[in-house]
Amino acid sequence: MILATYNAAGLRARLPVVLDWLAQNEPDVLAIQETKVEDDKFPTADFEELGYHVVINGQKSWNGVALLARGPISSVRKGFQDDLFPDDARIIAGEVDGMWIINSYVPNGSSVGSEKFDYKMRWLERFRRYLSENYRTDQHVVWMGDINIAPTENDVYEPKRKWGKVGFHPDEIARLGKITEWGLTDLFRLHTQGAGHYTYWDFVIPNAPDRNLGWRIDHIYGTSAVAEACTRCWIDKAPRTGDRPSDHTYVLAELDL
DNA sequence: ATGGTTGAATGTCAA
Repeated sequence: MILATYNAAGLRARLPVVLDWLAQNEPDVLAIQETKVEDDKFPTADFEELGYHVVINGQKSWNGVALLARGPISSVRKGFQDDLFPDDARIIAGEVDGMWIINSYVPNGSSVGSEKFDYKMRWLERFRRYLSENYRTDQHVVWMGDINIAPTENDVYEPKRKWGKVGFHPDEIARLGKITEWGLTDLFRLHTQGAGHYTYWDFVIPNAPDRNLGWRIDHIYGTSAVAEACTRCWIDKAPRTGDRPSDHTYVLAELDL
């Protein structure tokens, strides 16, 4: 089974290249973030024609997540289902082939000290509680998506300069640590160590992909049974240097399940 | 010092 995650940065603008990539790579599951489209405008039929089941949690202009799978998707859950928490379209979860898949678009945080940064901190704390309220570590649970946090100095270019900025700040990393301590393993780091393996390159930095000025902020996590079954986890950088790129690219994981 | 690009909008915000 192949899992993949991709921040599309606007799915309608990205649709041709996403459909091409899907047809070429045929993952069993694809988690998409930043679809930036309302549910009634989502291009569901295009994905169904490629043989995917589609569930979506969208909103106008911003955020928006989708889960695609070759098998049926059941027990679909959108967001925190929490009246007290601001409800951006950032989470869609469902069961596929006995695996519990959580696709999330973690808030960007804008800049340290801003209201949006505080929202990111509270969102991460709420997500930790969401995990233990809805899942068990003895299940096959996958959490993947745009995490918007570089967990270590190996996960961002010029880490000394970036330390303490949004995306590589101790308060973010501590909260991500609380989440993974629940029982999740970063599948990419099971197989690959060292710096320079990035999933996102800023549009505004000239030739950022060629210069590899990027961040590893798109992650696939799994509970112990998933981690034990993970035979490969890799980044497909080609879409970032091809036509009409998103600023992110795909992360994939192969599970022997 | 606060540039530069892109998407969803059609102002300007968010990233």
